[in-house]
Amino acid sequence: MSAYPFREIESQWQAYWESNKTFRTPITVDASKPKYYVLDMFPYPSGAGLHVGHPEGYTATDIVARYKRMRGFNVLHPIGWDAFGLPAEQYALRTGTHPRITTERNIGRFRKQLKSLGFSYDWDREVDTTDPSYFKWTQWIFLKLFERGLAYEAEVPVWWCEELGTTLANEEVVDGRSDIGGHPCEKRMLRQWVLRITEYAERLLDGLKQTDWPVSTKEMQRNWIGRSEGADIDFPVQGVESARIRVYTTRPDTIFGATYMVLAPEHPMVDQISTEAQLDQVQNYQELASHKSDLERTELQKEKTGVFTGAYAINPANEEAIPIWIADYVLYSYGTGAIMAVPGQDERDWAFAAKYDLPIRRTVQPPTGFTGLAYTGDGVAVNSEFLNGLHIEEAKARIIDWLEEHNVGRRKVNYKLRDWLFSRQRYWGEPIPMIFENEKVQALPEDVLPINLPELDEFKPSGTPEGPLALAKDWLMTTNPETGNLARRETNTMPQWAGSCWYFLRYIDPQNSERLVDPELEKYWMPVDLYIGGAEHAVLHLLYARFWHMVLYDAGVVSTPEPFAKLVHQGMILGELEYTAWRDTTTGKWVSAENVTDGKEIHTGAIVEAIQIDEDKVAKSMERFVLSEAPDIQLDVRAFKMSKSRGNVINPDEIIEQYGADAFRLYEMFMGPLEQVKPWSTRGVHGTFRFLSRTWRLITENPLNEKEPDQDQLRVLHQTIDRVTSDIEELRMNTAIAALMEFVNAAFKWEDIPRKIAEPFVLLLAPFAPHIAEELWSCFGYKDTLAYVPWPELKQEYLTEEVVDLPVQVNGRVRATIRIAPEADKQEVIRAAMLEPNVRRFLGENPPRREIYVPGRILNLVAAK
RNA sequence: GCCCGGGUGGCGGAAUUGGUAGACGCGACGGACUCAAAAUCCGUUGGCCAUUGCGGCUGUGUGGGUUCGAGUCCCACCCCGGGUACCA
Repeated sequence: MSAYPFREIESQWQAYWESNKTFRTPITVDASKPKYYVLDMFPYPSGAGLHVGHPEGYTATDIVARYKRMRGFNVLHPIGWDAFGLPAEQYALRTGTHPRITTERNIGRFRKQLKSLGFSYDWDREVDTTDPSYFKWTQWIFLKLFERGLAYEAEVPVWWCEELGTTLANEEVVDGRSDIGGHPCEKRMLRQWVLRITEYAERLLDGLKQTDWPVSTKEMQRNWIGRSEGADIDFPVQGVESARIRVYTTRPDTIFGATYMVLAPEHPMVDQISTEAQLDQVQNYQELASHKSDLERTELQKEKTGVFTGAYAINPANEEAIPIWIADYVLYSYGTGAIMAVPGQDERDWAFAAKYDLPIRRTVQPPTGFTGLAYTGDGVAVNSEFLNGLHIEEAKARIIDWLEEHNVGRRKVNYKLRDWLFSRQRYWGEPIPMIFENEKVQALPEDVLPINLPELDEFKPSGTPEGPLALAKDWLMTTNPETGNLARRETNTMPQWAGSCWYFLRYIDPQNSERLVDPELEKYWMPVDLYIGGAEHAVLHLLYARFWHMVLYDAGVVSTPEPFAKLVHQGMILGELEYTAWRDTTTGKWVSAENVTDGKEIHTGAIVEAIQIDEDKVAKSMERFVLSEAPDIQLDVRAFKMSKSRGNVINPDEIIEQYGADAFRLYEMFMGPLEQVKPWSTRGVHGTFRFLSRTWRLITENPLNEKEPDQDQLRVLHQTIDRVTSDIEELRMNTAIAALMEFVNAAFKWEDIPRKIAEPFVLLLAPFAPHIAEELWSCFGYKDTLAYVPWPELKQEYLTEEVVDLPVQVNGRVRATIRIAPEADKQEVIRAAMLEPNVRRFLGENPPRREIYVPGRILNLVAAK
């Protein structure tokens, strides 16, 4: 297999880079040079080791980093570990192994794997979020948040499972029972730390405008923030003095159509207003609702349910008395937890009104011919007294003025974004640097940071909602450094997001024990010029990191409001393409794929099993894939996400062992556009391996010569420089590699390859396949690394060809190609084209009616009618 | 439902501002080398027709349109992927 000695070459160069610290970026650099900060989303070092998805983004950034170094930039290209998190803690629960041990072991493996891929990280800047010298500053940022009033305590409902003695996430509770074990759970109000991210909603929205991010990611963040404009309106309750129900609406213009009101079941006013007669029903409904998780509530969206409270509110616009209901289609967590229901203009309200026979009144005139129920579109107000005849936008403005004049409502901007629940009842996270003295919360002073985790022998849940830290008795009780009094530590820890909110800042100045980051260095390096990572972080990580960054900006710690100038998501790598046939489990006969749904034959209902079919037993018939032995049996063809259970996981270590890191890197980049989802193909790796072998032979089997290159060689080289350079700039690694392949294909046809051609080519190859490039470079007689050798310069003059093949069309269809000088004028080109027999044949007797000449590209002759 | 992407050979994918559709690679087929196989090298490779020579027709999800010329622009529709969901 070893057509070129990649094993020796790769380990030898990895050792060279390591011992020479080739990619170390000194803390103080020559600041007159331009900088480029290229960042990977740092991995969570899981026990499973690196998967093929990691090196995809990491190779892309490595190519850019290597390229920018050769272009004379100071490059910051660091890596680290996002190492707090649940898996290590759960492993500890099962095995008793301390999370620190597991984490260190996993980091060791990841580090080794990343080094075996030849990534040009500055390993002197490695950070680890679980290292006290790192999380000291995570805690420090928490103190800043607290100082600025952005961290506060609140009673928040969380799922509590008595049996398991722990709090659970929403996803871990089904039907009011724990997902694991099926133990009963209940919602409990628990004191939690919450970060006031909503304060930054507007700026988080606004800042997106300045970033070069994928549109879909920006859109997701916008949706997540969910800004809406409307009004708060107060509705008095009939017969209950001074009781006001406040609603939020984006359609205040429809207030005359508000024929009833709905409160969320948890709304605190429910108890106050419900009548004696209805109270039982109301409480029953509340009880029922409290057992449903948010997820379930939204899954059951089709059928609406609710209960009348017996109370009536007064519509402030027309003094009408309208019934007040409770229903779980109104969420307590959004707006005010209460709505004015306008069935005429809202589909949900219409469905509810129809079910419970509540009045429906249209206040926007639907277009003629409208056959739907609720009309949510544009139009003119009707049945709305002084709003009649106004367009909805005018009507909104008008009614808000009216509401404000009468002091019953006001303009209001609302956000879907909630404040960030920041407490976790876990061990393996950053302790929150707060204490309680006589139940009074207090921030610890900066100089006692970091607050380390206590040593624990057991990681079992404490049995109270406080989390495992409450078990560390010695740690738990402390003295308030300011008063000297006894105090109790906060036992909650931070969520996994915390450490990843600011790690890119620490890379800039990783050893600084005095500050989070030196301001001068921060100013030089920030913002991150290119950030590559998975789209699964499109919302939370990227939103949280932006939020912290804005807070640090306001606190004067950083100099840019936005941390990441350009963001790219690498697409997921799926498993190999799979051909699946279906077979009846009882008869053993094939079943065509179009007759299979949910593992059953659609007519007979017979259970079918999936059989993997080898590619060479597959044929294509019409538009479908079929079994070649039974062409009426259709197959399903698709690639699946890699998963252990499917058995289609590709282990990068094995690929590297077989083909080498360079071939592996090259293949991952050659598969297709970086952002795209694409199926793996080990055969494809073989293709890039073959290319490297050919390249190896091209250079090593040709005696180096000092001849002057000919025009053709220069042209091919400079075309390659041109394409590779612009492709790297645009992150089009697949076409850059295609250009390198074309170069090698062309070079194989030459008698020999002069040094003046071979050397620049090797430099072009270097960012993609650095090990082989270094080795070839040393074959040229150079002693040092090529990592800082200037990138080959494009000379335009070599690109121009003396003659080009020009396609000649007649009526838009190519009928001939002529060889002609690109600078030839139109008449000359036409004359040459007319000499072509095939052109004359399609043109007929008469001269062309029209001639279109795009210089150097195409000539189109339009035949006379 | 809504919001974003996207539909090109057997497969992954190329194609400035509209200008030779299928670069590059995989696979397949034929040949060379070999006792044989692997590896390697050379050639062919969208489909159909013609191949006695140039060649012809057709083809980028479907239907229509604009244009000298459409994968690319416009309109309508179908399908796939991702996100999100009672947000008032």
